[in-house]
Amino acid sequence: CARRRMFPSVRVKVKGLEPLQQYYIAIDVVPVDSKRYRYVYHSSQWMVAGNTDHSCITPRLYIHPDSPCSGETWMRQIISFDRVKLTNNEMDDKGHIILQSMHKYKPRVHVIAQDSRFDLAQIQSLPAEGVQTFSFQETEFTTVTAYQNQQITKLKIDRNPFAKGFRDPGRNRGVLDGLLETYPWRPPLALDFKAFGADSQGGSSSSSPVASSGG
Amino acid sequence: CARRRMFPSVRVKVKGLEPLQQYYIAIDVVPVDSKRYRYVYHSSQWMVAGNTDHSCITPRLYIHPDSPCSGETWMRQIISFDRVKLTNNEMDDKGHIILQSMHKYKPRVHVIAQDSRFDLAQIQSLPAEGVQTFSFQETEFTTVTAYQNQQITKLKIDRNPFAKGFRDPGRNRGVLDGLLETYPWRPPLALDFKAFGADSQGGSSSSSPVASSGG
DNA sequence: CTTTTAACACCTAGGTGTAAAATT
DNA sequence: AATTTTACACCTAGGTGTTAAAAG
Repeated sequence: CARRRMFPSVRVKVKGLEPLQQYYIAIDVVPVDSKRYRYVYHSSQWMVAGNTDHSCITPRLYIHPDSPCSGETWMRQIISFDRVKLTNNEMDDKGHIILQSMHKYKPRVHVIAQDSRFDLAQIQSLPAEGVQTFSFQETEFTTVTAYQNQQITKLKIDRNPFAKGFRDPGRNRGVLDGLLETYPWRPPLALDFKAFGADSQGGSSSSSPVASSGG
Repeated sequence: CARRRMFPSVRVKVKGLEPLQQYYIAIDVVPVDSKRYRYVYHSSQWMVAGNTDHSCITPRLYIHPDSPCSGETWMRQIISFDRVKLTNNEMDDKGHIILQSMHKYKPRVHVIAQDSRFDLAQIQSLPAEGVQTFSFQETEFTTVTAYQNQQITKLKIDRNPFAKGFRDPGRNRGVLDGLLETYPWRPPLALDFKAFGADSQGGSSSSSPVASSGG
């Protein structure tokens, strides 16, 4: 019952794919550490509040609904994961991404070359080969069931069309200013496949994030 | 721009599939003849009003969104094609099913066994083998851009939840009574795969339609 | 005390037949 | 004259933060 979309959504651009090759593109969300956090209001920061064991949980994969698609088509458009749904219900049977509240996570984007040897039609877990994984430092976030930081609330109300009912028409624009410490990313981010075959983690170092108006 | 869902939608039950085999299930709509029709109001029937050439048009395939899926799963549920969209725009580039107005058509349901030799991930046309096609006499219909028959309008308003705004709360139920000649089918229909390998057309003769409340 | 749940008003997004206008 | 298109009010369906209640 308790499931919400991820917002802002992860949006990426891809370069360097084989134009005629078919690819699946997917996203998952993995723990950054095994710590539980609490927000200290008077110092405006997250502090460690305990430990958790994430080791037995395999993260769920969300396949981009346009999959599978040719490299040419993927590269021509911004790839948006705006329908990804998060839940804290560990018994979820709708295929949504399951997270624990008050923990730190980071999204990963996987580009999976279609291989006729394997059936990728309904991927539940990542194949052993032909996968390129990217993650961006800037997309780390902390999960909550109630907002701790009023700047995040402001960002959501101003940028999420479904929250338009809470907007104050007289307030100034530019809410992203000054938020770079707590919510620093502006999708789309860039996945550069010219580095294919090299280090498969940490694509952010070899590719340039591309600015946009976000969410 | 002009596209509407097909209503009532085609709904079928399937029997006799291999439980572990993966299947795609798809629908398309083919012309019944090459005639153009007009509705003669005072005699309440469709009359031939000319000829058309359908020969060069390949019908578009709508893949059921649950595809691919195991035979076991397909057999456990009613398979509903309630999101199929029809259009009369021959230049449509959204993948909707293209029909000409004032013509007679019938839907066909295709059950496609997944074959690792072929890529069925984004089927544009039917494969040469491993396909079983069913059609039901009762599902024939005539396309219009404006309703000719007030009984059809009544049926739609009473049965389509999106038309609830036009319902007359005091009017009697049971609008399907007496409509069997013009709109006789009540999904779901039954596809019986015990006949697999036999005649691939006209599944209606060897299987029993199953009554339901429809729409 | 902290954290989570559920009901809510207020939105976006899109599926209806209608009626008037436009097209053929 | 027949058919198609368009704008429209009225729905369904579902995504927001808010708030009060519930749970721990």
